[in-house]
Amino acid sequence: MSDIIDEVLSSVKNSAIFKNREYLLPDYIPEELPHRENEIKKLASILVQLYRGERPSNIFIYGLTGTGKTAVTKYVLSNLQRKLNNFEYVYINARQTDTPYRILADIIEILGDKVPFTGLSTAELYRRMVKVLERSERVMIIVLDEIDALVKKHGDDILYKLTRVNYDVHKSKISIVGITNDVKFIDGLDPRVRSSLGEEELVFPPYNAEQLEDILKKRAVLAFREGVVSESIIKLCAAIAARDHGDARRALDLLRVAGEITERERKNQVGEEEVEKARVEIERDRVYEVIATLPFHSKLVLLSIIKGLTKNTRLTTGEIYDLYRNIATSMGSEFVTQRRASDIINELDMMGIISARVVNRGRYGKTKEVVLAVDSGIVLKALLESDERFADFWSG
Amino acid sequence: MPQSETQFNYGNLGNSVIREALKGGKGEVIKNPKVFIDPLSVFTDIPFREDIIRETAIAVRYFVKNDVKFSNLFLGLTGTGKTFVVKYIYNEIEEVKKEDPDYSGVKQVYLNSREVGGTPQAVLSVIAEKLTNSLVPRHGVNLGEYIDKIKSVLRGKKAIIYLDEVDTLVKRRGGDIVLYQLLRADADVSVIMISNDINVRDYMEPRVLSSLGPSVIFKPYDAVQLKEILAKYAEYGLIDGTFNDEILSYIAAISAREHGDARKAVNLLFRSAQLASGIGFIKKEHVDKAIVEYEQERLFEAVKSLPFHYKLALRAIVTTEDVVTAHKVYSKYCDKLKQKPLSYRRFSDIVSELDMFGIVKIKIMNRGRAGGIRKYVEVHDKEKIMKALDENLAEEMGYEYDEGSDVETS
DNA sequence: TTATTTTCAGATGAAACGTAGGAAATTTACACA
DNA sequence: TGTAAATTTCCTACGTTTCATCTGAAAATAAGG
Repeated sequence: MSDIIDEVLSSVKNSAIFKNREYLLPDYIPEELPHRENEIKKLASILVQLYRGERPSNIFIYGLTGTGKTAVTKYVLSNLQRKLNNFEYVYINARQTDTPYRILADIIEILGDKVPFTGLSTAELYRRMVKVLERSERVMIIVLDEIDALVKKHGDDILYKLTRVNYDVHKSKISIVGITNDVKFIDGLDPRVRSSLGEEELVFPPYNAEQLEDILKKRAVLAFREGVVSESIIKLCAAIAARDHGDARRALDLLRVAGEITERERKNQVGEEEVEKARVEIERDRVYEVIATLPFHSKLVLLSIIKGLTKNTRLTTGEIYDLYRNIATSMGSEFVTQRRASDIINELDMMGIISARVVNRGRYGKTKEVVLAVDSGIVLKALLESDERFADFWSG
Repeated sequence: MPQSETQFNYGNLGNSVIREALKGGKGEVIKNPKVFIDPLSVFTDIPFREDIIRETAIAVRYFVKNDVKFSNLFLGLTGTGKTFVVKYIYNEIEEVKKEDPDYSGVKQVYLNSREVGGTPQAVLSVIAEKLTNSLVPRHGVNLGEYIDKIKSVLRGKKAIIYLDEVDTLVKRRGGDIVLYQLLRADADVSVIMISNDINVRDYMEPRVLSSLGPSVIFKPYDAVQLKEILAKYAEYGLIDGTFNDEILSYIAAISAREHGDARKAVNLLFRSAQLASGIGFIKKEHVDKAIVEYEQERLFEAVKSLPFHYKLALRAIVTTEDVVTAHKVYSKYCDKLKQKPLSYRRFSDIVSELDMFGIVKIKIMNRGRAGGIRKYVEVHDKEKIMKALDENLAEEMGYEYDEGSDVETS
């Protein structure tokens, strides 16, 4: 019965393609981090203050996705801790642990104290943290990954408080390592926080094609059975990913999915077509996911665009809005103003689903020209499957 | 397990038919109602779920005989057989206890998180209580003490815990941590969790996730599978010749359209059979009527099981459009009944809950500069809800709240 | 022809909106010593 | 004294709508040769 989908088991079950698929999954941290030697060295040289039991500077790490920020940070810290063993550190991913309360709770827990998850306020939790910290008499490194997500959701006053901890605590010190892939993040910060957080800055450059190739090669040996992936295939994946901001995660994804496709097709060697299929599949998944989680009216606007594009090659804001209104009304739904619809179009453009260009057509006014940026098939599929209301509308 | 109330409804059949029904004479359709009321006592296998049962059985064996702890998460919409499978396994293990001494010391605990309240406190205390067979305080103690208690009871013993509807627990503050502690507890305890929400894992912290065993997705049954299931129930529970293929297909098709809910399908068959009682065979009309009845009773039951203030709130909502005025009306009811009204904040949450229950539908609209955001409530079956409400609100206290009392609308 | 003025259609900005919903504080309902 | 959960109190930021101001080159018009 194929209705048993067991993700974990699938890696155990013997496969003609994979030896161990896990080595290609994004949360696997390898023993070695090739081509990040410089970054490791830099980070370590800042943190080496710990050796003397002193507080290292706060560090701000910036780098695009898949440049090894997280892996390097974890790597350096865990190695350092093994060797020095005179400090503590917490790794907190602010996208998953996304409230000030839980961040503080995590910190306290690492320091070896239990916290109730109800009843207390963040202020109270902060007080407790200070107390525990005072007692521990150690240096504490707090790693805040995807720190931009936290600030976007809750503002920067938690960061402010954290940077201020050292004034409240005397027997212990803390340092903060902030990680982000958002360039603009630092500008939107309170100047006090900015200067404090950015005592040291570290920029992770993207990998180039050769580096990616090397990384892939190392992983492929672990993950695939012998003879399944050729050198040229790895080169291809690396090249594709290198074009795409040098994102190592993407490269690994590509390789993994290509392998999965090969397995599905019951072939025994990954070929170029599988890689191509993988690229398409990954892109499709991304688009599908983005669309499926869109708010209702954004979906409606998108649907209008699809509908409009069956007749014209490009659409203007006005045309889209008219269609949108018609569809909304015929579905018995309210509709937003053109002002808002215009913003929605911009949002869709930013997400890369459509491409909207502002044009002046002189006598014929100023408008946006909109075309689809991805295959309309997936868009429609995502729309119809994510909301029953559309299915009824489209068929009826 | 369809523990449906046996509510025989004979429609407008004549007296003689009823007599015959009582005597079980001719025209009878149901051979063995137990099949529908307590199917586990009758069936020895579960169609389309054999694989997972076998795999779980193997995991249990390793657990009992080789000390390999395991945990599973069963995911699937309602009526996909998750609870059924779990209860089946539970029963089987109880049986095996009689034959295999290795199993005799294995304790089993089944509990439904939602039914006990869904809070970490409630879940842990009930587990502890069932494990120790003694009274355990429900309030006031540190949650860690429950874990400790569970651990100490299990010293030298093994236990399998079945947690139904864990999603209600996980979505609460600290719910996932409780699971984590349970899974990681230094005790021989294996856990099988069931969730109706396929995305529960998104509510869990990564460390909880990593200590969680494999997940199994129970796909909704398709029409063909449903039909086979129905055929089985019919074979065991109904008298030969009282049903035909067409009827089963009909029910299967309807249920398949609605998320492949087997529980509903079986219930529809049972209802139809009851309706056909005395007639001698099930007709399409019976099924159609059963559907209406089913929906109605579901709504009725839902309303009936609501806490008092929820009912009052619902009563207020039915007469209004938006939540703000609904709360005014509600407060007025409370005054008349000399009850302390709940705050608007809480009221608003109650409305949201009623929406989750599927009793009402909320719509949040933004009138922007001309009126900000506003929460509206739509009620589909006003009359039916009103009826259900009035019946059992009246029971709960001599009520008199008048209609259309002066509530300012400006 | 060239210089100008319209004129279209929507872009882009900014204010006003009023409660939905988040977070802190308080209350409830117990337990334990 | 303690704890977890339920409810109340407090408050603002949210996703819009409304109102108002810009934009910028085509086309229409006027002026100049």
